[in-house]
Amino acid sequence: MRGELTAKGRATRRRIVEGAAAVLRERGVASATLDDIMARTGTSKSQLFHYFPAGKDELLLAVARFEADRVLEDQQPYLGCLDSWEAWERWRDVVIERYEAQGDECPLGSLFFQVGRSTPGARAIVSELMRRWQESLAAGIRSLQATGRLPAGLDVDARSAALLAAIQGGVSILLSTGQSTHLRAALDLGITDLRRAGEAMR
Amino acid sequence: MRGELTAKGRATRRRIVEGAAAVLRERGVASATLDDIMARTGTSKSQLFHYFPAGKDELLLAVARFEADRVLEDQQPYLGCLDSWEAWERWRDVVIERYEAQGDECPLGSLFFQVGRSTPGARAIVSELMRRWQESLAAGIRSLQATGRLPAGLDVDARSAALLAAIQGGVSILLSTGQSTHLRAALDLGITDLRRAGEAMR
DNA sequence: ACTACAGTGGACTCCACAGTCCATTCCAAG
DNA sequence: CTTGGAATGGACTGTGGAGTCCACTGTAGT
Repeated sequence: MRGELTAKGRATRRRIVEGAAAVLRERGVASATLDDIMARTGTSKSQLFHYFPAGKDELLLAVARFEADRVLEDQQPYLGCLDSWEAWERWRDVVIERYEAQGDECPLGSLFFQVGRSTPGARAIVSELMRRWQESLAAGIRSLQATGRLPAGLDVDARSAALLAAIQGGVSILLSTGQSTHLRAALDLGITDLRRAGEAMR
Repeated sequence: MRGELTAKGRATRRRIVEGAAAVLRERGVASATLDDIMARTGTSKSQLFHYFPAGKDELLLAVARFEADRVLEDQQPYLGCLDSWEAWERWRDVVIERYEAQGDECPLGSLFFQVGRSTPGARAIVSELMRRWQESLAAGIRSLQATGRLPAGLDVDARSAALLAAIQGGVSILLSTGQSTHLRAALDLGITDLRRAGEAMR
């Protein structure tokens, strides 16, 4: 079916995914219905099932993919070039700003609980996102090593894993309490400690 | 109504909450129904609505409170007496073990997405949990300061906030990917960096 | 022992919402 | 201009599951 889509079809499909994403963010996954999505995207039920034959779950998964892609895009160009301490700090500011703006909606998080974290499809999307995210952080650390700002002996994997966890935790606390202080503290100390770990090894 | 419960009534109510918690953990919040809970707890629908007049949401909230209490209990007695570096490491091991055992079920997390993170009741429960959790960590840091293992000048709030975020992030990555490496790295480096930050200030 | 109310059983209502189906329109290729 | 398949409209169905209701039972207090 995927190859048979005409230009018009592809456009409609995109409209559905983007509109659904918006609806899900506003109403929350739990209470968003196909009718909401139809209303928002100006489509009929048959269209929904035409483009997503397996129904709601397939659509939710498509939205999850869409949202996952946005996550890293929103951190660019900073995330892609963490080659100086200033770059790290600019990136940190972008992340904090982005998630403060997002407020208490977690497009991705809610999606999993609906589809089921354990669903292979859903799990693959998050795992892939986490992998790429961590890899970007690791690349940043490595470029600091390459320019001598960090010693070569640093455990890049552990450091990038911890940083990723710090972000995730900060965000999830922001989601549930509405406070961004934890995200701030986690990122600030994460970067500070990265720096200090480097100095300690010299 | 709360004060009018007889001993029998209180027992039934408890049975419902505990049984519901088990069902929710097994089936996931999204697919758990009142009928599942009735079957599991050997109760009838009228009992459910007798003890939770506002229906499913009220019951879910009660379960959330129940689960929130377990979280910190499960980390005792370690969390309550973080007065040496060995104690911190024992606590870390308990946390990792607990969440590895829990696997990919997040009793609390899923509850919010169902009830709605923004619901005042739900938010209050998590906020309170986070507050108490962080306070325990802060108390641990302070007791290290008191015995001279950490300098007095350390920013206790920021450190404890970052540690809490590290845990939350590690757990949420464990939930979505099934891997505990991030939780491990976050906790290990969190404790290591705490120690190093102390040494750097001397 | 009586009585009033907590506790319990379970049938019944009601409806929101996913998913189906067929009729109709659009459009590209020949 | 015709024809086949993609794209669309929208009425219809089926059902899972929350919440209601009333009848019955157990029991604590007087």
